[in-house]
Amino acid sequence: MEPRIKQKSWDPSLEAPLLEAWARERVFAHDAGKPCYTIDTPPPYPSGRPWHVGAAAHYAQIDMIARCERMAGKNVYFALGIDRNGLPVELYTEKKHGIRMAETERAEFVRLCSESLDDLEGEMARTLEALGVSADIENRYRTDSAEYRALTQATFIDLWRRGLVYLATRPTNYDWAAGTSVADAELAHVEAESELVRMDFAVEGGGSITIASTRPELLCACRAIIVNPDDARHAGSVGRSATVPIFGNAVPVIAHPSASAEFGTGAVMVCSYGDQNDVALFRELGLEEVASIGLDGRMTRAAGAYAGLRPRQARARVVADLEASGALAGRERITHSVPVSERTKNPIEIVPLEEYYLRQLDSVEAVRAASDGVAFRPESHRQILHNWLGSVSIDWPISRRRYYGTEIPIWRCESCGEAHLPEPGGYVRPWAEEAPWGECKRCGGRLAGEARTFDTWMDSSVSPLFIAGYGRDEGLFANAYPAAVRPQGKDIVRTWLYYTLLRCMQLTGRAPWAEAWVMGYGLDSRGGKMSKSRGNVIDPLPLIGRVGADAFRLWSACEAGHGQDFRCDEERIVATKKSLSKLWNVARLVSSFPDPGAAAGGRPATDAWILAELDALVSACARAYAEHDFFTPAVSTREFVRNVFAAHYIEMAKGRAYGDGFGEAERDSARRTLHEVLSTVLRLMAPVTPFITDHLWRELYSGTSIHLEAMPRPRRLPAAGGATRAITEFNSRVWNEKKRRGLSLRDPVDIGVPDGLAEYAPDLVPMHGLRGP
RNA sequence: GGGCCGGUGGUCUAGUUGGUUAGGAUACUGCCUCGACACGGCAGUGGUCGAGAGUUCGAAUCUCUCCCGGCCCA
Repeated sequence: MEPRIKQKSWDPSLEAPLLEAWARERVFAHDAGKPCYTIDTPPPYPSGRPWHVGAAAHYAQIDMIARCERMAGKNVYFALGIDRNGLPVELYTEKKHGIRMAETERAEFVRLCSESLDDLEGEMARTLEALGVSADIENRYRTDSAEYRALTQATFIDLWRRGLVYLATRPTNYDWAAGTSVADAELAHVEAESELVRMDFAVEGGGSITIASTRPELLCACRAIIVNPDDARHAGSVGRSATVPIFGNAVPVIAHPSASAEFGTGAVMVCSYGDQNDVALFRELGLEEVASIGLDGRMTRAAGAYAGLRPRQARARVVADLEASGALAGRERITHSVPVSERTKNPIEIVPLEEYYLRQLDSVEAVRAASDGVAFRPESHRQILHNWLGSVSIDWPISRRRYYGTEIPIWRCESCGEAHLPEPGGYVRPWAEEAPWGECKRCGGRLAGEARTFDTWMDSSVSPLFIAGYGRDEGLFANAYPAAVRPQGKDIVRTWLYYTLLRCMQLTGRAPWAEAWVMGYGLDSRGGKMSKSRGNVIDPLPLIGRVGADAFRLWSACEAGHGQDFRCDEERIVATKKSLSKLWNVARLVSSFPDPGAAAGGRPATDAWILAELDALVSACARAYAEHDFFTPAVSTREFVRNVFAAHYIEMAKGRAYGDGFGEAERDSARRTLHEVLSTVLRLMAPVTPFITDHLWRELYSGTSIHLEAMPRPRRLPAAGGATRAITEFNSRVWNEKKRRGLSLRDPVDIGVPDGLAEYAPDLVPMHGLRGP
């Protein structure tokens, strides 16, 4: 009996021919003319190499969704795009060419960014291909294409006409190093060391009040002092005015609950703008705003003698001057949390700035209601969205003073300020193009193109609309929207998930998907965050080359439950190859027996037992796949194959499959059962390990791909009950006994079959050489 | 300060409508060609299930308090 499979182990180099076969046979094609199971795949951002292993794992699992839904009979539309707008590539390009965006001609800068993206995107596409991601990678969309940007602009024009967009000057989070405003959703907080400075303000009618602040350079913008109403220390000063040191102007001392009696001296100076609380207080108390820091990141004329200095330099000078004037009351080092831009890590200043805003406050309840109709997997991650919805406090500033993004499609009259927007449908670049109307429709003045671009979330938040042909193809839209599932990482729930819900609700009145599938973070082997700056990033492409995509995918599925953060440990990824070898060699053994098809006559107890166990496995996998949980099928199938099927069933049934001392019917039942179990296991694992399963499937069972098969359905056989435990324990007992007596496993032994296992005796006796006690 | 998630043998992880010796992977140790597999087989070392208290005949599982880690919000 020669196995049909010759090689002794799974060889990852067998993956490449399968990729070609899948493409040649169009195994993953879908019919856009029928209702689709649409996957709103996150468009990865090519921000620099190497790409993140966690991200590779993420896409591997998204592919499992696509594959298991195809096996469930769905017409899977697995879209894939590349996110190419925004700050990261601009920063990458500046560094790569040693240039500054602001000092480079815009068209040239845009060209260099586009070029960088092409290089980075190519590598990312190769990684996705190597992973076996069954999306149409070849025809991927790009968010910086004319077609995509035309959609972003068209949706903006629509919202503008409906009055959902407005221009306003407001205190705005400003990243002066990158030269752009930043939405609250993109703020991060870091612990930083700073100096808490105590300053004496002379109080009207005598005495003084001491203020503690980490931002003494904002003294020039101080318009009030607040103290806690219950703070007895300062009660006498409330209602009087105090004199700002150095600048000499008088400001009121006001009782306000937002002043904490515990922090510093209990008295806080209110300046435009030290933090969000200052913003709220200026509004609440009706204070007159002073722009103390300019867009160039330097102190403005309002800072008097300190004008032109960086805030940090001004701070040192102010402290020195306070000391000279005797107003300095103390200094101490403290650690506190400061806001930074999540993308650039630059510190954020709050400055008054005119920006375009998209109304979101009015939509929060609609978004919340819509999200109730979306299934979250895992359900617990719904909370991340709810927390965010509860803290949305201002409208969304959507304009950015950067170059590489979708242009805001507006021309403004230089005389009267009237905004002119084109008809939706085309892609316009107002900074480079003349206005289509020549002159202002209202006053005949000259029109100037808007130079700003959109926040990139304005682009990515319409991905479910773009892939469904919104505004371009009504037939496709009817079949592909809303999408079935939005897979994404939990780190971008407050941005991508939230903004997509918001935009799609505003534009279509419907939630964009039925399910939000939220995955955890990929961390390093010790549970820390993986980042280039920490030097703990694992490059997925060479790793996949070494261990193969299937080992990588199986590792990803087995490493952690869905939604949990997972650790990326190279040693553990490599070790997963063993499980593939096991499956390979089981298949190799099974391949040495012909499949007799339906077996005649009764079925020996051993075969009935393993088929009952198999059916339980099929049920467990079916339940898990229905929820897009890959952990359960991967782990339980691996466990079944190795510790039940190979270790016990195969050992028990092997002799019978060879026909030694058994009749033909019994022999064929063993052979049939071996093939039944193997072919079922292959299909169960096909979404997780698509390469090895398809290779074996084609080798043993079919001329066509396993990925065209249906997932096995439970047959609802009676459960095996305690049989598995009794069988495995008895086998272990015999093996132990032989070892204790120094016998070979082939030697006969004087042990009898226990009463409870009598029905398995025909297999157990020859297997162990049992002779009875 | 508030919220969410997690804390199970060296490492990773399963297990919560409370109930027989806490399952598996990996690592480690010993032995072993048993008609597929040394990327193997068998056996084994290793766990106060974060801490404490409570409910209960019985708690990894429920309650409370606290500690630690990660993330988010203020």
